[in-house]
Amino acid sequence: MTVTLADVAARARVSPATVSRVLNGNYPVAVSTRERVLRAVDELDYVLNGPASSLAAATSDLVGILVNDIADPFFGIMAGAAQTEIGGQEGTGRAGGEKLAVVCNTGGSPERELTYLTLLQRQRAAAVVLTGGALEDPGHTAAMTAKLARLADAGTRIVLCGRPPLPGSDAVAAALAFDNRGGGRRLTEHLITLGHRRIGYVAGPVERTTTRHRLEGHRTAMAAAGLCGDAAERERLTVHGPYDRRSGYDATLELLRRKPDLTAIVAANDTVALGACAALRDQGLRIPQDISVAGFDDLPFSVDAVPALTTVRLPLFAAGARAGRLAMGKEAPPPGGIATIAAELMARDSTAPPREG
Amino acid sequence: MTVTLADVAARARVSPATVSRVLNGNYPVAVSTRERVLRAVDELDYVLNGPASSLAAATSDLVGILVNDIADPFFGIMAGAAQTEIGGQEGTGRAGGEKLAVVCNTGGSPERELTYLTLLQRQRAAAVVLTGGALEDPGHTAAMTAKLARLADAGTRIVLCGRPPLPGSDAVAAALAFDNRGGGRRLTEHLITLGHRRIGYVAGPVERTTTRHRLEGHRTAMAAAGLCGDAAERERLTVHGPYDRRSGYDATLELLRRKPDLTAIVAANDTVALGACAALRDQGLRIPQDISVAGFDDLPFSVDAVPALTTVRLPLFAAGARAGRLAMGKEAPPPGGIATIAAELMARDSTAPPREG
DNA sequence: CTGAACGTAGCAAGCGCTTTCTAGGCGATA
DNA sequence: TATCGCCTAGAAAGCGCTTGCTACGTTCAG
Repeated sequence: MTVTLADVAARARVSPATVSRVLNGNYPVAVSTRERVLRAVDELDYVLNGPASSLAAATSDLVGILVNDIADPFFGIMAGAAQTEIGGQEGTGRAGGEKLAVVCNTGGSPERELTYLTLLQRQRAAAVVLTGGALEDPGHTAAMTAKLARLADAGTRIVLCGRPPLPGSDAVAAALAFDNRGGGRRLTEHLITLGHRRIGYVAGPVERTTTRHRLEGHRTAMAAAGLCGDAAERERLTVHGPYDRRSGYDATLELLRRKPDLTAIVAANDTVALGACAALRDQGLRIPQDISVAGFDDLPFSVDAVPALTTVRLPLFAAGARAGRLAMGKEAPPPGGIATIAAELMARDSTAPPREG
Repeated sequence: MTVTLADVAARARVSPATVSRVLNGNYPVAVSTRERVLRAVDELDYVLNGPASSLAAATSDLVGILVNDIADPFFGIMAGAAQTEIGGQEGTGRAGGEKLAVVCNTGGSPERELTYLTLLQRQRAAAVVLTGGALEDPGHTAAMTAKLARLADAGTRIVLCGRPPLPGSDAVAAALAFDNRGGGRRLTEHLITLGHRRIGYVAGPVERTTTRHRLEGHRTAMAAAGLCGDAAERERLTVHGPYDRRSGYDATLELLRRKPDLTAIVAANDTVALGACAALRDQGLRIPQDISVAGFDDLPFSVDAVPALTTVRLPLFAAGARAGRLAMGKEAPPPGGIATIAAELMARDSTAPPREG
C-alpha cells in the first residue's frame, strides 16, 4: 500500500541504508548511485515516514510557534515572518533544512500554553518560539520554566519573541523583548508635551507582562511630569480589559463616566484604541479636537484609521523573522541571549493639543 | 536520561503493554492497576514519545490547517475557530481526543502549499483543513488533487473551509464553501438600488477562486441591471491586485484615472476597501457623499471604520469551528460532502445614493 | 461440579527509519 | 608487485511504542 524506504531500495537495487543516506545527504554516496536512488524515489512517489524517521534519529523537523491570539495581526505578522525563515520554503522538497513550522494558538490560556508545549515535547520538536506577553502568575511561571527546561534538555531550542526573558532559566536560547516600557513612556510624553494633563488609560488584561510594562511606561511619564496623583487616582484613570475592540469601547465609556473631563485616552494597543474611538464618536466627541486617542503596535490598519492613529511602532515582522532565524540556528543569539527591540513613536492625527490647552 | 514507557512499567510493576493501554484508554484495565500506572506516570513525569507512538500506531495526532496569509484576520479567525474545536483543550492531558492543531502559512504560494501538504503527509497527519480560495491553475490543481488523494489514502481526513469543492475528487471528506457569488451579487445590487451606475471594482489576485466568484457575482448584478458594457469596458472598470491595503490604494487611484466619474467602488475584501478609502480621501473625495465604497468579509475592524463599511458578512468563526469539528469527525459531513455558507449583506455608512440621483 | 465465558495482563512481533560497524574494491605509494 | 588506506555500500541492531494473541484466574450457567 504505502511505499517504504525498502521499496525504494529494492527498486534502486541498493540497500535501505543507502537510500536513507541519499535522502539525508550527510554521508558520501557515489553520484551514479544517488541518481538511481532519486529516480526510484520519484518513480515510486515516495514520501518519508516522519514518525519513523524521528524515532530513529531522536529529533524531528517540527518547529512550534506559540501565539496568544491567532486572529490578531500582532501575532499573525510575527508568526508569518518566523515561518518564512523556518520552513515550507519552495525547492525540490528533500533538501536538508526542510522544517515544518507550525503555529499553535493558546488563546491566552495558560493551560493551553502548557498543553501545547507538552504536545510539542511529545513530537520532539526541534525548536519552539514563544511570542507575545507572558502571564505573570508565580504558579504558571514556575510550570513554564520547568517545562521549558525539560524541552531544552531534550534538545529543543527555545526562542522568545516579544516576551521578556525568563529570569534564572538557561533553557531559553534567545529572548527578543520589545521596549514596551520605553514606548509607553514616550507615547505619554508626547501627549504631555501637547499639553494634556488628564489622561485615561485603557490597559490590557491584568497579570500580563505586556500590560504591566506599557502601563509602567505610561506612569513613569506621568510621574515625571508631576501628574501622578495618589494610588486611588491612578486606579481611577486606568481600566483593564482584554486586547480587543470591545474592551476599548467599554473601558472608554467607563473612563468617561469616572472622569468626564479627560482630554486624552491611551489604549493598550491599536485594536483597543479603535474601540475607544468608536465609543468616543458614539458619545459625540470629535477626535482629536475634543479628545486625543493613542494606541500601540502600529498595526497595518492604524495608518488608515480616521483620523490616522498616533501609536508606537513595533517592528513585528523583523522581530518575527529574527526569532525564526534564531530558532533555526541560522543566526547567532545576541550577547547574553537577550535583545531589546526599540519601539518608535508614530505621532499622527488622532492626537492634538487639548481644547483649552 | 529520558523516561520511556518501560520505565513507567517497571515502576508500576506491570508490563509496557499495560501502560500503553492505560494511556490510550481503549482496552479494559483494572482500576487499581490503572491508578498505579498513572501514579508512576506522574512521579516519573513521563511524556509519551510521539514519533514512536505514531510509528507503531500508523497515525498521529497532528492536524494541519493551511492558510494563505496568517497575518490576515480573515484566516486568523477561521484558523483560531478550527483550532478551538480540534485540540490544545485544557484537561488532565492524557485524554483521548488530544490533538495538535497547527496552522501552516502558505503565503498564497502554490509551492508552499504543496510542500506543507508533503510535510503533513510525512507526519501522517490525522486531518488537514484547507482554508480560503484556491489557485486556479490546471497544473497546480492537478498536483493538489493527486496530493490530496494520497493523503486521503493514508487515512488523513481532508476538509475544505471557504474553498470550493474539488470536482471529481473523492479525497475530500467535506467542503464548506462561501457563497461568494451570491454575496458579490447582492452587494452590487445594493449599490445599483441606491442609484449607482458607474461602479469600479478592485478585484483580488487573478486566478483565485475567491476573486473570480466575487467578481462574477458583481458582474451578474451589473448585467441584470443592463449596466454591462462590452468586454473592454468591463476590463476598464476592473483592477486586480493582492488582498492587501496597498493594492486597494493603488488600484483605486488607477480606477479614478481611467474613469474619473465613478460613483462607487467595490473592493475584493475589507482590507482592500480600507486602502481604497485612504486613496479616495487623499484625493479629496468624501465617502459616501462623493463616492461609495464597499468591502467583503466583514472583518472586526470594518464596523469601526469611518464611515462604517458596507460589506458582506461571512460567518468566519462559525465556518472555521465547523471545519474543525468535521476534521475531528465530531460532526457528520453535509449531504454530498458539500455545504454552501450564506453571505449576508451588511449595509452601513460607506454607501449612499450617488450625488446627482 | 464442570465447562464456557469473561475480564485482565503479558509476550512478542513488528512499525519504518537511522547509524554504527564491517567489508569489499581500488588506486596510490613504496 | 605488495600493502595501506580511502571510498562506498551493506548488515543489522535498535529507537519506543502498539496490539494481536495467549494465558491465567474467576465467575456463572447448565
